Amino acid sequence: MQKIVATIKDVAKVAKLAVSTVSLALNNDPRVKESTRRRVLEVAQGLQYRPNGIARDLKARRTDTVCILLHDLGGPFYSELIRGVQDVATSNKYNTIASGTGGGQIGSAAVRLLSERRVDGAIILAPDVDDETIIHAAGKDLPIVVLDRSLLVENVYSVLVDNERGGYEVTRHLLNLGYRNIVFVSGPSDSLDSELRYRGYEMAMNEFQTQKSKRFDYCGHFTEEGGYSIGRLLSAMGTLPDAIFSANDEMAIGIMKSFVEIGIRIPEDVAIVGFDNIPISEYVHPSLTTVRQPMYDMGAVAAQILFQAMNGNSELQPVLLPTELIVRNSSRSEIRT
Amino acid sequence: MQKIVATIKDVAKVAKLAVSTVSLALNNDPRVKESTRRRVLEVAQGLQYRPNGIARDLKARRTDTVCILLHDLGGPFYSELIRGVQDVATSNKYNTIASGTGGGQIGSAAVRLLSERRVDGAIILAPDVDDETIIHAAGKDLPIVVLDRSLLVENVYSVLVDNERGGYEVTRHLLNLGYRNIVFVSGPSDSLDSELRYRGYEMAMNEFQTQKSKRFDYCGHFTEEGGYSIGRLLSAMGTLPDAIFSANDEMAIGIMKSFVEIGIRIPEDVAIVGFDNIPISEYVHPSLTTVRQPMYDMGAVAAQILFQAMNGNSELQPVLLPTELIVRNSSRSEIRT
DNA sequence: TTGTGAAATCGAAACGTTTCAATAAATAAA
DNA sequence: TTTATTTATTGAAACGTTTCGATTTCACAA
Repeated sequence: MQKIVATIKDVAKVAKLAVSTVSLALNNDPRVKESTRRRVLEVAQGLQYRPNGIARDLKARRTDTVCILLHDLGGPFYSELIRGVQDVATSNKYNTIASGTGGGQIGSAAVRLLSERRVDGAIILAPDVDDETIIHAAGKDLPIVVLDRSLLVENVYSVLVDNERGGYEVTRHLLNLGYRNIVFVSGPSDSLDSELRYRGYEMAMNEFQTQKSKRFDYCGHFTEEGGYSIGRLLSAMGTLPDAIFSANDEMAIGIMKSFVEIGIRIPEDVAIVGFDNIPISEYVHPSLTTVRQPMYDMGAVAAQILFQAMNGNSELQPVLLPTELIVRNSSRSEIRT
Repeated sequence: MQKIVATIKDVAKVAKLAVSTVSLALNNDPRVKESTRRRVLEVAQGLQYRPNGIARDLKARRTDTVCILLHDLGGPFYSELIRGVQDVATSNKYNTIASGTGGGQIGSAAVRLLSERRVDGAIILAPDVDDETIIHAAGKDLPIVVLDRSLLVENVYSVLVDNERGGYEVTRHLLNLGYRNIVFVSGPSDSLDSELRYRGYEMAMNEFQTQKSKRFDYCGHFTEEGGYSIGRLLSAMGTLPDAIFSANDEMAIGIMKSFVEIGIRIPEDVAIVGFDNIPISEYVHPSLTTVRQPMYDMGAVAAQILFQAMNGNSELQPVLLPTELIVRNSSRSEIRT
């Protein structure tokens, strides 16, 4: 009742061998005689011996594990990101564990993984983990790749999506179709993503020398509810714009919902475009024109960089990944002359 | 260059104290003098000391961590499940890490976490992890809760969703609306979920003493593509049923897609209902009548049970959670007389 | 027999903590 | 002052592995 699980010592005792011999045998070291190895294996089996990975990691001073920290595990489009990381990690014989940072008090899980060196490397896409924490945790023995955030510190590397270009292209798309009065709906005011998408929008608007609308200054929190409210507000004001560029899909969908309710037609009365290409965007009615972010690539590239860094290459430039415009039915398909 | 990171020994050396004193000081043990503690803290700060969690875990012989194993992290509706687990774990001062089992060779990540006692408990919803592995890993010091699978072994507990009742209710819903010729579209033939949903369907059909259709015996793999093929097949055969009960939403959506393409109207020509209530189901056109599984509750209950088990309570019965019928527009809203 | 080199096994140290029993220092009581 | 008591600090052991240098065993040639 005392000892719940057999250790290597127990195996050694039963097999009447030294602990070290058992260890060698279990690790298939050619130095142990074949007959001995068989005996060890038998005894281990009989005792239901399982190596203790924690002890192994302590001795080895590494964990062969990387982690990916996300604000909300299982958010709408992290699936591909995780897959990207996992594929690369697996092919490097590393394990991947994921942890959400949003749940409870910040830090708990994240801090344990990062600063208590329970992993050999980390990839972070979680706006709620502050720079401070990341800088603090990063080190030669624990490189960190941050996604969608610029952080120029040693042992921290970044992978970015070209939000500005994405914003530019989708706005340009609207302008090419003949829309002129285009409103931008922003996310939270502290969101860099939202800011960059706005810059792209501004750039395109300036190019067409159309008077750019004043920035719609509502903190939509990037949520569907936020979008819904904005939609109500816009339609209540009486004068609808030609088109709306929402800084993310969720808000765009909220806006669409509010318009549908009061009979405003999309895209006949007003066009709506979003950003992110979340799975639902294909299924809403009408389907949403939006900008795809290469989530899988982002994960894969981040992991690649991480492994290069773990192998001592510290001369790594930030990577900027391209976006892709996805044209669907919430913007009209012909040019209005 | 040799030592990359400061250990407690380094702190002790610099502070001219014994290692044990430093340890006590860092853990706020009241036995150390306040002034000493302050000095230790200062030195630790200066040396950028971070405790090594692995060493701590080894000594403590527990990790204060539970894991949740999913086939596909970030699948469409695991978000809530993870949240449920995480909330309960956090309130028990435990950390949660998640790992996908689908990625590469089975075992790698999962085996490391489970059998190398890197976690104190586990929750598993991953059909690709076989019973063998789970039985092997479970133990007094590592209870496991399995979701959506029955496994009557010591130290393994199960939480199930009442798939049969869900299947019964949705079929009953169709029957009440006047549909009689109802086809069931199944998932993979080895899926227990699919089987149970079928049983519910059968039960309702028998109750109405209508001749039940022969089971549609296509392995839809629970995928949208599978559903699409089945839809093509059904319409090609010329004689459409009144209604289709698809064992999951993804297949239902695939079927809908194929029908829309050739002008079959839903629900006028044929009704379609699904199962799972994935986020998209609300947004497809028409919106999909389906059965909600209480994912958050499932996660929370599983975690509750896990913690009870970790605290020595081993008399835990399997839990069966109720489903909820969600009526939308893919089935008609009035009774046909 | 003895010696030799290779093959097999072993003991001890190390990884970085925590913890317990023991000692040392400081304070109170005699 | 001396003794008893409390308060602070310490050294060593332990957690379960791996690894390295040392030692033993063995087969075979001299």
